[in-house]
Amino acid sequence: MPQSSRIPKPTVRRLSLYLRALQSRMMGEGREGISSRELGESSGVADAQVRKDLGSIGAGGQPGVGYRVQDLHDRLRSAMGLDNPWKVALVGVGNIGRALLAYPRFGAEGFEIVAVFDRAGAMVGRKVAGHLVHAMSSMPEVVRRTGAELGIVAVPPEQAQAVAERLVESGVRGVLNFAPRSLRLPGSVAVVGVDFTEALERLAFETSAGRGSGPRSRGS
Amino acid sequence: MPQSSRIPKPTVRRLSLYLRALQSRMMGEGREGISSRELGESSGVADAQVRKDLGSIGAGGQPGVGYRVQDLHDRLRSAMGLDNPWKVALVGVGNIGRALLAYPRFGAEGFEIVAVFDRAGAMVGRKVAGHLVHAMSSMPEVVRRTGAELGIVAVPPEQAQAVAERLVESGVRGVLNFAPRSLRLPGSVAVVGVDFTEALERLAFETSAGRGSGPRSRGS
DNA sequence: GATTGTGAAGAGCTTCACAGCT
DNA sequence: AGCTGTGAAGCTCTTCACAATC
Repeated sequence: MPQSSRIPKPTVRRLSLYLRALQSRMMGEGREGISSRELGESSGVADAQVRKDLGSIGAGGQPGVGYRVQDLHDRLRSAMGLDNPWKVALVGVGNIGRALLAYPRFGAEGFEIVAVFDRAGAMVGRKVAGHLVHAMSSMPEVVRRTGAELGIVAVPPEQAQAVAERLVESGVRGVLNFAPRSLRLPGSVAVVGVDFTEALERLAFETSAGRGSGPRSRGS
Repeated sequence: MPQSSRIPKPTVRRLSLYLRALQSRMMGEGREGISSRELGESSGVADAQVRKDLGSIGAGGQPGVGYRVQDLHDRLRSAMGLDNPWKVALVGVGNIGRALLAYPRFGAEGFEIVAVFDRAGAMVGRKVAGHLVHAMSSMPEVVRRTGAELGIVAVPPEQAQAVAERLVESGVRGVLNFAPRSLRLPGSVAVVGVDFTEALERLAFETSAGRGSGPRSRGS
């Protein structure tokens, strides 16, 4: 199946939602089939959109019946590049870093933290949530040795750009950025940002606006 | 200034970026003016886009000169509903909740956590990062008394929908959701989601795809 | 009868390009 | 010369609607 063409960014976002909806469906031991309408309702997406999205990753359903949950789940994980686990390096064991180390879903979804770094001398050499904290200076060596392919930047904003560059120099090919800063990195490196402040500000905006007619809003 | 028309969602997102770029500019004590091109470069946005965005909130620049940093900053905060501080209720003092309590930028940006809740009896009555943890059952009373207008959901996914509903019943008008679940809430309530797993999966996708021609990527 | 797959229409956002202002 | 503001063009994503399939 030549799943040729490019996948739109919004579609990728929704694929995550579908994956989660399917996972909770599979826990519940419900029927082994699901329609685009049902999947859409669980995820807050229109049914036609669901069909387009699933079509774009080459997942086919049966007219009159729907999609097979297990197959769809596997196809989704495969399309998103989750067939085998990703090794991840985490930089920064402040509040956010420690929360991430303890976040159980990372492991469950196929991401394994294989290296942890911090700038503060007091942290280096200690164990945090079972992970030995390395010095920044050993990053190239440790990243290479552990084979980390993704990096998480959980340091204060002033250090974010420099840390991201060091990660890339050390061989990482994708960066998840928790600092409220736009990162400038080579085009060959994927960057995704998670920005609490931006989210809160969006919320403030929408809540203010909501006095009038009330905007349509979606959770995630 | 009749800043009449609706503001596109992507624009709201970028307004946050501009705000941050201006803030670091103001710390640095640089020139008091800035052009759309400069602002765009700091934020990873095209200059024409910057001008459209700023125009949409009624912020005018001077042809040949640019925008005045201080004025622009004030106009941005005002347009985003940040003129006066928001009172926030936080539910869940697990890893994420505690990280949020310690996150210094919330206060700095005009968000004040005025109430904290947790389901676990062991937590209730204790202080976490200086905040007394209340029982869920007292939510209506405490939210009303403190005047919290926004709620943060930092509980496990199974509890997220119920917690969000209780927040809304208690009078909250906007919800920031950290649980990996789509929330179904009345249209009058604004919902913004922050989802680590979704972000990691997006990163996995883009990093896998990046083997070929290399996708254009932006940090945040 | 239920549901998929999809072309076509529609909506929304971004980029271009340039007149007009300083 | 430098920069803004913006109509028009271009692009991308979403919704509609319906023939095809089970």
